[in-house]
Amino acid sequence: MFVEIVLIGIIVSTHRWKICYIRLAHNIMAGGRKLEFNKQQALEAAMHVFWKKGFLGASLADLTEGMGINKPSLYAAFGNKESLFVQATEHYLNTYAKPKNEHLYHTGTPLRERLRNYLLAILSGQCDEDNPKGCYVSLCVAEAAGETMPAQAQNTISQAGNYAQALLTEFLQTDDEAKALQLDQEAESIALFLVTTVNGTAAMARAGKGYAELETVIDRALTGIGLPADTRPPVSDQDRC
Amino acid sequence: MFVEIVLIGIIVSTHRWKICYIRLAHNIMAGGRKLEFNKQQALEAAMHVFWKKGFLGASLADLTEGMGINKPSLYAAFGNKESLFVQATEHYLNTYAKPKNEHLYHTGTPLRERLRNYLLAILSGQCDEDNPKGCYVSLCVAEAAGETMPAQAQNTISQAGNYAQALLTEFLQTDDEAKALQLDQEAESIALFLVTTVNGTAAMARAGKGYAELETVIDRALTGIGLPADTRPPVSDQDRC
DNA sequence: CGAATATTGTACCGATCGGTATGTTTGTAG
DNA sequence: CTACAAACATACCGATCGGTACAATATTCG
Repeated sequence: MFVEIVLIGIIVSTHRWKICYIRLAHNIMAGGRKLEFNKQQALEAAMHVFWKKGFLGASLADLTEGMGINKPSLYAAFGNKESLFVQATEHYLNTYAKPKNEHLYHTGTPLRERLRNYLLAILSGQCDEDNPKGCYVSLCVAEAAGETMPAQAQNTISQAGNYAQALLTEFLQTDDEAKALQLDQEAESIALFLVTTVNGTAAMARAGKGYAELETVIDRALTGIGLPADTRPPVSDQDRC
Repeated sequence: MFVEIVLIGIIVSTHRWKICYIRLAHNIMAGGRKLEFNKQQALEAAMHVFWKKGFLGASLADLTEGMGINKPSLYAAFGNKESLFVQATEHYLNTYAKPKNEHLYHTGTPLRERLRNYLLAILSGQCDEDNPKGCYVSLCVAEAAGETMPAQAQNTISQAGNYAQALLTEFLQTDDEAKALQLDQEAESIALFLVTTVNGTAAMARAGKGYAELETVIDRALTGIGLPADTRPPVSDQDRC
């Protein structure tokens, strides 16, 4: 048995002396009871609850039930509801949102097809039967505008809301094929239009529309930015309408 | 002074005898204190609160503060929160949503211009500085999908959500110019696309985008349904991009 | 085995939720 | 004036909100 002093915090003051919080530990090397749940799985479950009900609508009872743990475990593992929301949002972005960007950069595929695959992948996620309908970010951005959310949560979701448009703008400004088609001239406007479209399909999917119906929306959107289905070279794999 | 018996309710029972609630009134003709608020103005204010915060996010404290009355007055005038929401939703539809349909039926105006005016009128409402940003219905439909709303409120907002698409479909199927352009063949699909677009702009407006930016979205959407700005006859009043 | 540590379940906290009972005020009718 | 009715303001109700204190239970180390 030994004694050790661990510094765990400093209060910054304007005076010469600082106050330090210290902890006295009699036995630094000692285990404890093991976590009875998988933290990643619990975070995934929390994400699903927020995805379905939003920040306000997701009560701690909903969360703990969905995650299969109880409140003290939740607070020990994730801080509080706001912190859990921030982590769930980041998990959503990393796990669900960002992987879909790869469709944009798939070499050897024509621009229109890459954009179409990208948009359809997003749409597919919005209509997936295994997840809540619609888009996590779109839902929570709408909620955040009501000024009903704590500050950090609002900041996080606000950043997430700007992510897609910034990425698409950057993409359209730098992609060779996009430049050849002079889409880079209006990159911001086109990106805004596409992001508006997927926010629209998110709303429609959440309202109950299915993938098959909304697929036609994507094709009309591509027509809207000057990339109709039967473009000049007849190398298109399909031509509808 | 006289006495009168007024029947105000019957409890239906499975037995031969029914229990009736009666009220004894000594003086049927007697006034009372006057309402100190305008019911329509109060409903308008409630609508604004729901528009900004949604059903769940709008607490009774928010509502009574916005409406300038206190809780007992609210319950006397509108029933309860759910009933107030239903009435506020109907008020929104009658006052804000439906009047915009007139742009569609304006005789002597080309189809594209009518559609454009209709869509821009909606967009204008979504970006109006004097109202909460976005669309009341779009917000609450998204909220309703989380199953956090009472049954009647959910029904009302669900009906409201289907309204625009049904109207646009009917319009495209019957309008002469639309039929001449064969838009009636795909009326449902086109209506779905347009409704998706305005739901998208509602989300973007709520996220902070302004009218000027989103105006370009409307023009691209019209291009998406085969009505580009510079259509065959050069009678168009403007040609951008 | 204890001693120390971390997680668990339960039971509880103050605040706020939607909703209401109650007494006072303001109005009308006789 | 008195009798009555309707709306007002206050204060309160049980339920639920997010968040925690606490004791019991595992787990690791000496």
